[in-house]
Amino acid sequence: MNGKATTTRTRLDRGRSALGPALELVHTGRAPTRAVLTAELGVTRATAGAVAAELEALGLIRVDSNPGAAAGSQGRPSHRLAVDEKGPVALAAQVHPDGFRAALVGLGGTIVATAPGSVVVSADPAQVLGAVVDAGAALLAESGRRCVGAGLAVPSAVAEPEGTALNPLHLAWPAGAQVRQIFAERVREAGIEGPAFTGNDVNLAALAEHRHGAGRGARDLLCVATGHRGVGGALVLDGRLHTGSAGLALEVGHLTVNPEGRPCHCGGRGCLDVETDPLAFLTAAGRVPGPEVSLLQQSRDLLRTSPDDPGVRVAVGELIDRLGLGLAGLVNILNPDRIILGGLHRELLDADPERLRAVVADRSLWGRSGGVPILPCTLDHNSLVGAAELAWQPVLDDPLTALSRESV
Amino acid sequence: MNGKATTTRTRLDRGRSALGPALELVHTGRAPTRAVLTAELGVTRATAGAVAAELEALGLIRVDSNPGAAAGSQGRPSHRLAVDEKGPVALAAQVHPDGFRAALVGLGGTIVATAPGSVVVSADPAQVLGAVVDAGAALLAESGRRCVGAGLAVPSAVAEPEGTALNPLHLAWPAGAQVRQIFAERVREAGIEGPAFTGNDVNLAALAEHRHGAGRGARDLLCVATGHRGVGGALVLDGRLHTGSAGLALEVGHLTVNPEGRPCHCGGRGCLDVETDPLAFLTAAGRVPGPEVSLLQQSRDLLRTSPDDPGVRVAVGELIDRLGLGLAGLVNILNPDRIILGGLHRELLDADPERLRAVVADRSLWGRSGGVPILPCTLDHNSLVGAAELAWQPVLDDPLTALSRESV
DNA sequence: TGACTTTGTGCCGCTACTAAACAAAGTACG
DNA sequence: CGTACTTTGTTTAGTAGCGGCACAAAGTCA
Repeated sequence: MNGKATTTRTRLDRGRSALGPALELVHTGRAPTRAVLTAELGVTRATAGAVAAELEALGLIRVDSNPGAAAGSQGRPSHRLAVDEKGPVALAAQVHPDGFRAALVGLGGTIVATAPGSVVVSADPAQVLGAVVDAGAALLAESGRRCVGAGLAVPSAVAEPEGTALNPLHLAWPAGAQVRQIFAERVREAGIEGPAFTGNDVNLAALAEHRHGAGRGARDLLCVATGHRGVGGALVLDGRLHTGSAGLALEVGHLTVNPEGRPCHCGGRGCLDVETDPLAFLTAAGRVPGPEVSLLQQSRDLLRTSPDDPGVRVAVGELIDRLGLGLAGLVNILNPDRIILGGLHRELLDADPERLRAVVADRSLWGRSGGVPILPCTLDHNSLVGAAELAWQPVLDDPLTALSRESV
Repeated sequence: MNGKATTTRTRLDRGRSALGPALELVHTGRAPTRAVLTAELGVTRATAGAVAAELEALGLIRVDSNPGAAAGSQGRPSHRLAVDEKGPVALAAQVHPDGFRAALVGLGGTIVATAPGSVVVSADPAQVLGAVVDAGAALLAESGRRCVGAGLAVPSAVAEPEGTALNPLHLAWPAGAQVRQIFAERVREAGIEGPAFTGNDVNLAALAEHRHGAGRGARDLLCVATGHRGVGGALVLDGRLHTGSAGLALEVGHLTVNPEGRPCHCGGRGCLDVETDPLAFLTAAGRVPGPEVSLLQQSRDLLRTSPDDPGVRVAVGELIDRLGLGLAGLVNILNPDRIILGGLHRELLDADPERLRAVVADRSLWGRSGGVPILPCTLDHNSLVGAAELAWQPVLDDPLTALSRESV
């Protein structure tokens, strides 16, 4: 029943057009059974069955004829759809100031294997990415699974279409490094099949949260996060990352949130960047940051150990007000239907969710915008999973050609 | 060859799927001949021919077998594709503080007939919209052409999905008026066929400019304009208006552009709204606005009559700097590949384009963003044409069902 | 145990396309 | 002036995807 994909096939003939959407439904967990797959795709049962069979033949999903527990509903129990645990994986990688991490991520966004990287301090991206890719290649060899491609998350804006890292924060890399090209070269040299992609870590975190985390079901998802220094933003529209025309959208760090604030290198003063990042928090709390662990970790520790310290409380309130002002500005411009916070911003939200929501509601127009849900990130290693999403995307778009192109 | 559209047709069977894209290509002027239609659609000549024939049978376009001037190229001259001048039209309407305007807009965004409205001062939207629709109905009757639907542009944010006007600027309407519903009722009562739509005027202007004006070909188009009071923004992504989850996106008026600026009703100070609108311009130029004509007209007159007046020059420079700061903020967030300015902002751009571009380049990150083209609006009555686009949209999406549904 | 409900599957036909061969309508050039 | 060439339109045949339908399968409910 399979093996008929060798017929004449031309540019616009994308084969079975429902194949991609169907795989995406399974991938995002929205099609647990063939019955709901039928409903979600809006096709007949016959078509849905054929599509599922084809995806199974491709080794991507499994159709479980044994329903197990029938959930108590009437009628014939539906066959369950699940990701094939022996199916292909994507190689995901992430570099950050404390080191790197490589992982294999299967369909559905599950991390299959991971290799926490030791610190590689080098001003040469090629060297660092070489180590990252080697770790990933080792994981791949160990698992013996097929690879659909590789994705890399970097803590820097990535300019399109060149794929250069414009501000590799605290990586000691030169600004403008050709990370995408370097990563792709290393991937190819390591003999890893499939295309290689590179993206900003906050962007990729947002993508991952949208598909597998707190952002599921949102149409316009705004994600704001601060890691060690600076603030990053991301926007997912209709399930696709909005990176703007040059990949530089959602550079939200320089919204003015405090007219009397400290000066910023951008030329303004009181920018979100310098007013709500971990350094701002520590100084507002009257602490002198030490050099041993990351500023984010120090902030977290401080919040956890002495949440009732007067200085900490003041700092939390101050940063929440500033962050709220920034989020309100973004709400006025983007009008998202959900906001997700990561890093220190997530901690601030946890510390006093009511206050943050109140500020956003107060300063965004049309009171009803105050109803925007603001949620914390829920996924572990969301940037990593998001990097894998990049690699999976071609398969999700068109499983047939993506998988057949690779075997060539 | 026609009349076969009465066969069984179900939810997902959208008939000839290339029909909509083909019509859109003709509509936006990107398919002057059948040959380029073939290329743009990425189909065979046979298919393109059939699609064109079907659109002609629907009375939407004309296939000109007489090529006229063959443009000097080699090979057989291609048949020209043109909008059918006897084809259906959309009823477009616009209300503004100085009155209203109704028009018939054909495919391609050409205004076929127009009725400049006398001033209707009324706090009752139903009364005003009744007069607008009546004027439109008269135009329709006079033209004798079929109507695909109606669109209305209002100078107010329109909340989705209810379609209420949240801040009907200077219309004396109550905030929260159900404009969409009221307009739809009046349209139905007037016996006008087709669905009725309502949108914000700046949003619709952006849509029109994107399809027929200065925004043609842009993928991420940002439009900023100020009419009489306040500033409006709009974003067109991939050819579709981005209105956000509640229709309130691009409320750009409250970006901070002057930390020491005048207070704004939003709670902040130095907002784009109060710093770059006509009132701000007139006061910065040391003029006392009179009540006779609109503030925008007074500003234009002042710019035209005494551009070298010292006060005017200072005011122009000041407002350009403020506007540039606001645009830079938007560039950092949205990263558009083109910016279009309307109303007074357009006049400011014309007055000193270099200065505005320099400010935007200086204050948006990654110098290359300074390369964002900033252009003036080019379309007359772009909000009106945009309103018509709303009405045309169902036809562009699926000509077959949209036109057949109407005749029922 | 039988009626009912829901899900999966085989078969038929429709339709929107591609492919390929041919026809048409012009230019380029001897 | 006529022939070769180039590009465009048209006809015909063939194919793939999917809807519609009838039937089978697998459970629940009385």
